[in-house]
Amino acid sequence: MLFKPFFVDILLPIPLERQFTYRITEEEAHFLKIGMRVAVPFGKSKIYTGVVYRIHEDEPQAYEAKDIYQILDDTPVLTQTQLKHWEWLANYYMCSLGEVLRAAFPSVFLLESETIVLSNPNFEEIELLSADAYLIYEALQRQSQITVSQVSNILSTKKVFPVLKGMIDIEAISLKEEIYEQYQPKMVAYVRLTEEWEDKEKLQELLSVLSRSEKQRTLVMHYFMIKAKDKSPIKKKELLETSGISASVCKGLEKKGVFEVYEIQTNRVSFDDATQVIPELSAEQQIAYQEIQNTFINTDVCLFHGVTGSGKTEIYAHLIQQVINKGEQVLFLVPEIALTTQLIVRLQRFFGDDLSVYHSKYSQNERAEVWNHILKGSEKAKIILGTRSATLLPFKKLGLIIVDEEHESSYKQFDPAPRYNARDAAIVLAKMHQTNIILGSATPSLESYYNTKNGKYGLVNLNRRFGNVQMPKIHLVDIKEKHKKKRMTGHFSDTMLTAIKEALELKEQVILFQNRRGFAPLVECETCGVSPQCPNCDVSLTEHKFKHELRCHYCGYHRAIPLKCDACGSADLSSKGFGTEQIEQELLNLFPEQNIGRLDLDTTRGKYGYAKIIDAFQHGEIDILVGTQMLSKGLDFSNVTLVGVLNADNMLNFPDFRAHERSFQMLTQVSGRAGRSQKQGQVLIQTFNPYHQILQQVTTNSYEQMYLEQITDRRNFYYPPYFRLIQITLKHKDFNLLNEGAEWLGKSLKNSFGKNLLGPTAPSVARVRNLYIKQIMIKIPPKQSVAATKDYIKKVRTMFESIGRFRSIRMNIDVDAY
DNA sequence: AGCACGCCGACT
DNA sequence: GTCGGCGTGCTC
Repeated sequence: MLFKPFFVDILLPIPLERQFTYRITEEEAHFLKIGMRVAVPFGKSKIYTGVVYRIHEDEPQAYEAKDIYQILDDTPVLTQTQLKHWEWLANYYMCSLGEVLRAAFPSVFLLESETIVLSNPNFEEIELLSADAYLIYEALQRQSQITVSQVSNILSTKKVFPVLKGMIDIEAISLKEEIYEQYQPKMVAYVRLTEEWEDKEKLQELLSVLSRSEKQRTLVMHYFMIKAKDKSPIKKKELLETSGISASVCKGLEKKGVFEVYEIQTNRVSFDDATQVIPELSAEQQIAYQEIQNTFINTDVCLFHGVTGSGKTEIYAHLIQQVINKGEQVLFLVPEIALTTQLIVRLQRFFGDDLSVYHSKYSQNERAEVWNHILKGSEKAKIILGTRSATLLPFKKLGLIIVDEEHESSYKQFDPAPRYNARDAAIVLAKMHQTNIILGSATPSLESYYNTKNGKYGLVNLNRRFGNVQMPKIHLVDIKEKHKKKRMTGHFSDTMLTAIKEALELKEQVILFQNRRGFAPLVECETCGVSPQCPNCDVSLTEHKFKHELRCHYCGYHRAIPLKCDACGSADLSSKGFGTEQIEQELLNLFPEQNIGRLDLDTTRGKYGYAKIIDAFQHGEIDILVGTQMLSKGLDFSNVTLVGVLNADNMLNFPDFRAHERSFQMLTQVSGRAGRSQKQGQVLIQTFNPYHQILQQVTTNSYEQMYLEQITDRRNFYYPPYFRLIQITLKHKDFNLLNEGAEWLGKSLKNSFGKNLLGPTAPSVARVRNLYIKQIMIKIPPKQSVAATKDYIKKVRTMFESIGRFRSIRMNIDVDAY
């Protein structure tokens, strides 16, 4: 009888388009299901973790399939819908499924293999060994096996393979691949009395048994004390800590058969129960709540345009409650977790343990735990609050998706692939789960608002702040005028200073916004005009005065501030422009009595840096907080009555087709931080150009007008949402080769796209980390097939990659680039 | 992506 | 003369 061969296609977490086929037995074929993890040998010696993608009987013709190494799961760790969603993602964003897998999987799901060197005990021909080989041989006499990395330590070189190969040839050693399951459930040790002594009646007898050891007696007494107060199991750690008795005493009691220690798997991530009921909705909120539900009758997507402070969160909470009551899951997407701590705390109070948080700052084990809870549809995973990668989780039955601050550009992944927009991926995910999705924002993206105009999405407006708090009054301060009239103190106009003083006198807090970190973006020699450049990137170095250094914001390079010009030796160096650090410095001089805080990338390094500053501000330990755009997001401070923007112009003049939209969003969001309580807040925006239409629209809170103007520009200049954009970026350290490659690629694509192809051009920062950059932009007109366009680009990419000398040029394709 | 093989410069 | 640089080709 002939064996019928079975095969399995394995999806590996590598950026290759195709799957790899392995041979399996018939039993394995019956056992395996799509979505289970399998360890497979791949390449010369490594073992990789992959996912079962297809089980079949088609024997590959061109090669001999290898056997799989090991099955790692009893049940799939992925759902079918999830896999379908990943396929859409890979296809739409032009990357491989393996790259999606790598982005989605907590890395502990991916086993690692390590090559182990074993000694051959029968080997005796020591004289055959070279000096290096002898060192290894000797090490193996002491321990029976060592890892390859240990070998490289012993030999203090990375090139160990030739030596090992020689030793294998003379049979001195053998090699073995060892794999590790990285995910370890967290176990907690508990203590209880053994059955023998469980009975309370026996306590006296027990104490007499222990009469010889006072410590043991104390510990047992302590055990009973805790037990009397609280019936729940007693943690070993807790017992020892509260009694102050050492672990060896507990060990002794274990040996005597009095105590027994047992372990329970616990959750690393755990919140307490809900502590607060969701507040009743105000009349306005109630209307919005009802309207959202009504839009879902006709469309799955609802854009919820609610001004800052309108109480969107409570409305979300009511909607969430409804869905989890039905036993369905909720996905709540937020742009960046660090900036959303206040939101998490609020939702936690409403939902307690029903809420799980998922984001990149969580440890890998924590992420794996959340993953498994969602997969099992367990109690702990009713509501998932997370950043963009949460879109890729194994949801069982989604009942609602909420995308908060949907306009945020951080929903778009930049690097590495998959370069997806989580907002858009979530819309597709909602469709696949046949469920509803809410896009919430005080300043919706033009794309989303456009979709409400053409009927694709529903729209719900909420124009009033909660509790009738008024919208802040926004004033523009013409600093060109102020400069002329000599009314400026440093970067502060007299209007701004007066307002700050008034707020401080009333014991109110002030937020100052400057969208640039550091002290000064440029240091220039007054004699020859030369300014210090980054050696690795084509940018000037930013001055950071506190650290007394010049720093590159692209690659992190830094050096001491020079005393004289590198080029001409003149000591006449001056700082041009200003950043948050300089504002902070000026404030310290202007308000020596006040506490000044600074919130930007430099002060929030580390896991809790951000929370520390926010907490201090909230508790009134900081009077004036200076910061970058980090300030604009989701923060709610009731005592802030003044928000100042030091310079609105550099944002507006940014060379990007979204610059105006972004400026409007940022200024509106920052303004929203003012006056969250009964007193009306005030916003001052300093600018050289107070007649700029965007600034006018910000002051009058005219989103609609801004939209109409901007959308006209987009139509006239062929930008999204009318045209789609695909950006191709090429990078290489050799400028000439890069140019040649970019020209070749440009020409090949131009044949098909003509005037809809822009470039190749060098971006404003043309070199980063010693790599030169060239970009090509492809615009896709509304009537042109997106799929066909992508196919064509893929074809050209394949041709490009087949040209030998271009192969070292890195190519990124960014669909719907931001 | 890794990883190994293979061909050219700065060192014992 | 070697060590080690990274170009190039492959992975079921």
